[in-house]
Amino acid sequence: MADEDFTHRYDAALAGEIEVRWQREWQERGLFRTANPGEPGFDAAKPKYYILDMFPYPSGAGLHVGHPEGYTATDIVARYKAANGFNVLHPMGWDAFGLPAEQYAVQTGVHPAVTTKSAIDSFRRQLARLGFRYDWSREFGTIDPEYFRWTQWIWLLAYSSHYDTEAQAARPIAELEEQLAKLDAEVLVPVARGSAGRVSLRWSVCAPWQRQSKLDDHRLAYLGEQSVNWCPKLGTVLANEEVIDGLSERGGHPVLRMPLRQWMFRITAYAQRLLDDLALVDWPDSTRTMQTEWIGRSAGALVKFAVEGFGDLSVFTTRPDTLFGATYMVVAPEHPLIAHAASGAGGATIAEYAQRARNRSDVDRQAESKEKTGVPLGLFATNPVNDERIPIWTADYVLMGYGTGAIMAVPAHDERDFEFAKRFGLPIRQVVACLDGSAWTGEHAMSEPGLACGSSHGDLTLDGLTQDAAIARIVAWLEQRRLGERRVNFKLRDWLFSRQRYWGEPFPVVFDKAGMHYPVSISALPVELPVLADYAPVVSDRPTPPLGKATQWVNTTAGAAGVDPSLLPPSTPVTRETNTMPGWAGSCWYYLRYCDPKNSVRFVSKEAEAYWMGPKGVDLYIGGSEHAVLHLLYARFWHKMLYDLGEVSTKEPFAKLFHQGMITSFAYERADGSLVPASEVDLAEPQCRELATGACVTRVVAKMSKSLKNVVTPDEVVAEYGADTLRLYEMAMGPLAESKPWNTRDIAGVFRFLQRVWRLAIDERTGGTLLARAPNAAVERQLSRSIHKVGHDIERLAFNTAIAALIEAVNAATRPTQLKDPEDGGFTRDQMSRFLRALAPFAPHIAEELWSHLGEGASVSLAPWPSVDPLQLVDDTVEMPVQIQGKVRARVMVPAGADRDEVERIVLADAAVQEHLAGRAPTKVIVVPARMVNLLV
RNA sequence: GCCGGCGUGGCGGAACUGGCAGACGCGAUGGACUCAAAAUCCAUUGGGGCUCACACCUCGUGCAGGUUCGAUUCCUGUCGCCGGCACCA
Repeated sequence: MADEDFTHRYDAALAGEIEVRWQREWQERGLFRTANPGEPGFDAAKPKYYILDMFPYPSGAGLHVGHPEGYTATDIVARYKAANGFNVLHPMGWDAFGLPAEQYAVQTGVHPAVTTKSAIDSFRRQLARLGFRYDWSREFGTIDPEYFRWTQWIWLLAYSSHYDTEAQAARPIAELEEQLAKLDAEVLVPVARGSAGRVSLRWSVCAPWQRQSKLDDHRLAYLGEQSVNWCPKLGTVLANEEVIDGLSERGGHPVLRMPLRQWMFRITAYAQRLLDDLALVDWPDSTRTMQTEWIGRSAGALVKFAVEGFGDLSVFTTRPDTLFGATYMVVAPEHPLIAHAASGAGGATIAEYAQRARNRSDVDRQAESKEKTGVPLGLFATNPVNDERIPIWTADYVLMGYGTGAIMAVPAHDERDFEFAKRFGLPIRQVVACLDGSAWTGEHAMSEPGLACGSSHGDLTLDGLTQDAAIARIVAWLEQRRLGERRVNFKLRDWLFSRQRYWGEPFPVVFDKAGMHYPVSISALPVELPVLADYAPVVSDRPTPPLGKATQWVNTTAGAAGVDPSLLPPSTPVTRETNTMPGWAGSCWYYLRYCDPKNSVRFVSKEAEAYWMGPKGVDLYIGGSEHAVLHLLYARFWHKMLYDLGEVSTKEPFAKLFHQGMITSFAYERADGSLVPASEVDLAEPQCRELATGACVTRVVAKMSKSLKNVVTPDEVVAEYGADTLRLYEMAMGPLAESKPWNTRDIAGVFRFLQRVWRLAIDERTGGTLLARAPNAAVERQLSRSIHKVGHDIERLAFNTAIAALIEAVNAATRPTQLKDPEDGGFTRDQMSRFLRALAPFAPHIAEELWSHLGEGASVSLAPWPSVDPLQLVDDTVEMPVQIQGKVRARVMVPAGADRDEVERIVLADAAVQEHLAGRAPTKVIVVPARMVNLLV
């Protein structure tokens, strides 16, 4: 209830009125419109700063308070940088294609185009209400045809490129084709359509489909037959990164593996560069480590073992130095050797085992991982170093997707092989001796580095060599005899880019009757989604894209689809690709489009790209760590392709990355561990009680979720306190990077702070401006120090301590109630002006309102950052604690610039010091200037 | 199991590069104002001891050690929580 005397108090209603008014004003005046080079209003003299939030996916549920945390942080930095004379690019838009929108649409029966649009509208409305200084004129969504036209264009670029391993860069595939034709090169191509068998032919005698097959082996976006992750529940296949522990990342549904022909990205070609260039970026170590581990580089050797009646069986090993210890081999259940073995004696058992292992989902395979399983193939291989005959087994602990899908087993020096050998009674032979000379116990595999032993045959010996030396010698020996070679292997696999879904970007590609694929020409882009009344996933045990239902759209002609007539006569009947791109597609390059969002002739103009992205990419990128691998790896990959092809100027897209922590919430737990909704708990100190029963409940920290009824939305907080308070509270909670619990009770603290700010400038009874006549020295000192600290803290993204500094300034200036003449206290006009400029990045609306009360004109958002008099930051004298034997016993005042001798003299003259010394002379005096003194006796 | 991060008052958190632990806020307690309450303003607020009181003493940054004149900070071990990876040969 507002007190009648205080009609001009800063309360929720007034805050709301001020905020909405200024938001409209900013928008109408186009205050945050950012000019590109060459446009009117562009100031080339200023440095640039590109600050970016991770692309939000607007869900139907709207924002919760976790969303604005990162956005507030970037907004503060953006406002601060603008005040410091930077051209700031700070855009916002929508990642709007993808599975959740489609699932929601299927549930509700409303078309995803409609639900997505309304979700975007509510996100935009909610964000706008928080007063972020986005340049809304640059807004776009991934579903806009003018945007996904260029997503398709980039895909075509990858489709039309190959990776030149010599140049270590992407090049147009036309160059490769030309070269093959010119040299009339021998190429390895399929014997027949769809056949795994290969034949070596000259380019000139290859059939067109054989040529295409050869080129497909090199395209960066290619159609490949792969074992894919098929999720029947989601009705689509998923990328490796989207599968966690054999379950879909989204929804946690079971995933099966099955071979399928799908569009892939040859991201593996970039593995080494994706790894190396992590050194170029300023990213959290944890994220760099995650990417490093995901890429999973390991150096070793490829070794060929001859198999009787089959040919060579290649294995990858990181320990070629243990080759003499190989006592058996194992191939994955999916390995081609299985078919060969299954046709022989005992084939039924083998086929059965392989079939079972293959059909089991990854979850099952892991659940049984404690006990090793496997069957012998009845085949034998020859160890190339000692001609020993060793058995070949199949076991599901060997994965088809890594290396060659086969291993040499060295049970003495590999824990997995050791377990397997123990289980099946296979021989274990030590070929590495412990460095300290102790004997190997034989209880566990000995995988630590040591000296080779028992590794001699003929003229080859590794005995006595260290691991590195032994590896060097054995690899040289193998290479000389063409039995093996040095090899680097990566865990990273090619990126599966097809989804059997409706709500995604269509691929700009068509197929003729024979199954040859043809690109849609660039001039015919975008390929738009057909309007489909029934876009529900097709229930099937095979991946079946819903776009297949749009028969009219699917069955067309080359001319209608926009295929270049030189590739295919326009009347040729063709079918369109019915898979769509995954949700990641649009977020792989959105940061580039923001530089030049309205460009209709290029995806981004060279000039705008060079200006905003130079010299090292986006200057500050803030978003959640859940994207540490997926989005951030994919975007880096696209960026590198574009870089190779001369389309962008930087090697990396994001120079500096920062992850905000999660905002959690309190939940209340009964003694039996069940949870009570927050609304049904009495929060009295010190013991919280359940309202209904009065029983004691314990407060625990949990994620915000509907089931715990502890979700807080920005709308509620804005209604109760205003947007400035919400912004301030989110930043005051703690360090941006940490996860922190939302505590409704604490919000009052920052709200009261804003009320005090308001009271400093405004007479709550009259609404008139109220300022100090003359500056107070102590207030000025505190203000200067606060402003200095705020600037410094914003630079290091320490917003919580910056806010504490602002509060200290206000506390210093606050007028006691007893003060007779209000003009005796508070800030002067000049002090208030400086204070408001420092407050504005955090609480822009109240700052703007008070700014206009001061009659400062224009907008506080256009005002420069306040300067600080360096003299205000230093003291004439400093207090130094004096320790005696490491314990503080006295404090002395010394002149700020005092040298050690002078400090020592002052300290020894101090009465308290003398008393504690009790006549003893210090044996040592440690003086840390302006910090402390320690006397040892 | 492996890798990474974090453990500080009743609560959220602060502490630059090894230099006075607890900034700032919440909560709590007392006071001023008020008929009263709210709001506001002022003061106190880590534990223990001692004192009329100021002062002073002592313990204290998950736990146990170590390095150092001095450790929340560095090192070793250990416990707990969070995140990532998980048969990658």
